[in-house]
Amino acid sequence: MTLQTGTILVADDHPLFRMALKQAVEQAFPTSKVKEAESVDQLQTLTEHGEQFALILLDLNMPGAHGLSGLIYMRERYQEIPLVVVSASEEANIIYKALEFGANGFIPKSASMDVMVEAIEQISQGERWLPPNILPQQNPLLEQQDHDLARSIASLTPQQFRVLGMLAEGQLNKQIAYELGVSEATIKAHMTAIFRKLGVRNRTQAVIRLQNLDVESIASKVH
Amino acid sequence: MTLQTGTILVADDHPLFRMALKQAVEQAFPTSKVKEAESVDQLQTLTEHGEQFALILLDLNMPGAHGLSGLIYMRERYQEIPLVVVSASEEANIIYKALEFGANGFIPKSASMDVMVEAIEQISQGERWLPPNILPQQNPLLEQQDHDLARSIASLTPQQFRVLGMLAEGQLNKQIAYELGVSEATIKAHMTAIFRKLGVRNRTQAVIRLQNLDVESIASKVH
DNA sequence: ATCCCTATTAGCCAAAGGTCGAACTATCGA
DNA sequence: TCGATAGTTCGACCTTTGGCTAATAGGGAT
Repeated sequence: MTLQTGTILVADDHPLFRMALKQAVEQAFPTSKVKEAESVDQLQTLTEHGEQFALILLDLNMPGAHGLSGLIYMRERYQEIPLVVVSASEEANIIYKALEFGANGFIPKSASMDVMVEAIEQISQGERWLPPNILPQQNPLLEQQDHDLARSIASLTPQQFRVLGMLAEGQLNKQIAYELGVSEATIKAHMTAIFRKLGVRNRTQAVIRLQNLDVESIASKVH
Repeated sequence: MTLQTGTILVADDHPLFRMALKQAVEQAFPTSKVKEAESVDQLQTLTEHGEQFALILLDLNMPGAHGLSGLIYMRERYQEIPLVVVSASEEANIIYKALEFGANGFIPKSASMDVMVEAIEQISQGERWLPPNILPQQNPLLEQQDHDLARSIASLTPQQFRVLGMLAEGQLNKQIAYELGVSEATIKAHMTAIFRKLGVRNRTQAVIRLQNLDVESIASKVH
C-alpha cells in the first residue's frame, strides 16, 4: 500500500475545510483516491469495514474526537497507517502532545494550500512536518499518568470507544443504547468494562479522567 | 478600606510560593496585614466570616479552584475587592480569559520578586498589569455561551459552589455529605439546584459543562 | 476443532442519583 | 414587629446506575 495507489482518508467535520484538505491531498498525490469522514463514528465505520488506507488526516476538533482520545485510539488500532493531525489550535502544548501520542505530523488549519501540500508530501516520505514556529523538540510534556491514560484508551474495543464518546457527551445509558441500536444491558456491560480500563468507579470520574488529557496544559504544575 | 490599612489575602496551595507572594505583598505594602489560604474552601471560609479584604491574590491552579470557575465565583461575590490572578500558566488564552472574567491583573508565577512587587503596586492603583509579552488588548475570546456559563456559576450560593467543586473532583454525594457534615439528602438538593442553574440534567453533564470554560481555547472553532 | 475475544442480552440486586415539597433560619425592608 | 426573601437542610419517593452471573453467538488464531 503506497500513497500513490492507496486511499487517503480525510476526517473533518467542517465541510468546506474538508474539501480544501481533499484538494491539497489530490494535488500532492493526483493518482490516489480520497475518502471523507465527518465524524469519528464514520471514521470508525470506514476503517473497521475492511477498508485499507494509506494515510489519515484527522481533525482533533471533530465531534466524537473528544480531544486527543480520538488520536490515541486511532493510532493504536492502525499503527501502520501514517496519521496526520489537522487542527485549528496552534498551541504548542497541543501540538507536542499530539506528536507524543503518535501523530506523524501536525498541520494547522491556518496553513495555506501550498503549505498543506508540502506538509502532506513530506510526511508521506516518513518525515515529520511541523508549523514553522514550532521547535522540533521540546521537553517531554507527558507524565506517567498521561501514558497510563493513553494506554487505557488504546485498550478500548471499537464499541467501547464509541460508548465512551457518547458518555463524554453526557448521554444516559438509555440514550446510548437507542442510538447504537442495542439494549441498555449491553451499554451497562460496556460501561463496566470502560470503567475498569480507565481505572475509575463511575461515569462522572470517567469524564473527569478524560479531561486531564487536554486540560493539563493549562494547569501546568510547579514542582 | 485601603491597601495600606486593609488585609490582603494570598490564596495559593503551594506553601513556598505562597510565602514568596506574601513577601512581595509586604514589600509593596509594609503596613498591611496578609492572610493566607491554601484552598478555595479556606478562601471561602475567610471571606464569608465577615473578614474584609483590600486585595485578593488568587492562584488558578488551587485545589477546588477548577480552572476559571473560582475566579468567576469570587469576582461575583466580592465585586469591590480587586482580584489578581496568579498562575503558573502563561498561555495568552488563559490570561485573556481571566481578564475577561473580571480579574484586575495577571501575574505569572515565573515573575521575579521585583516584578511581582511592581505588579501588585500598579494593580493596587486601579491599573492593570500584564506580563510583558502579552498585548494589552485582543479580540474578545468569550462567546455568548461562555458568558452564560459564567453567569450561572456566579449565581451559585456559597454552599452550592463548594458542592460543585467536590462534584468536579468526582466525589459521590455520600462523600460530599460527609465532608460538609450534612446529610446526603441535602447534597442531593444542592445538586438539583446546581443542575438547574447550569442548565444540565445530571452530574456528568455538569462536569462536561465546566470543562468548556478552560478547554475551549484548545478547540478553537473555525467559522 | 478448540479456545479466546468481543458483543450481545436478561435478570437480579444494591447503591447512587435526582425531584419534590417542606421545614427552619437569618437577614432585610417596611 | 411583620412579612418577604434567600439559603440551607432534610425525608419520601422514584429513576438511574453499576456489579454480578449466566447464556448466546460470531470471528480469529492455534
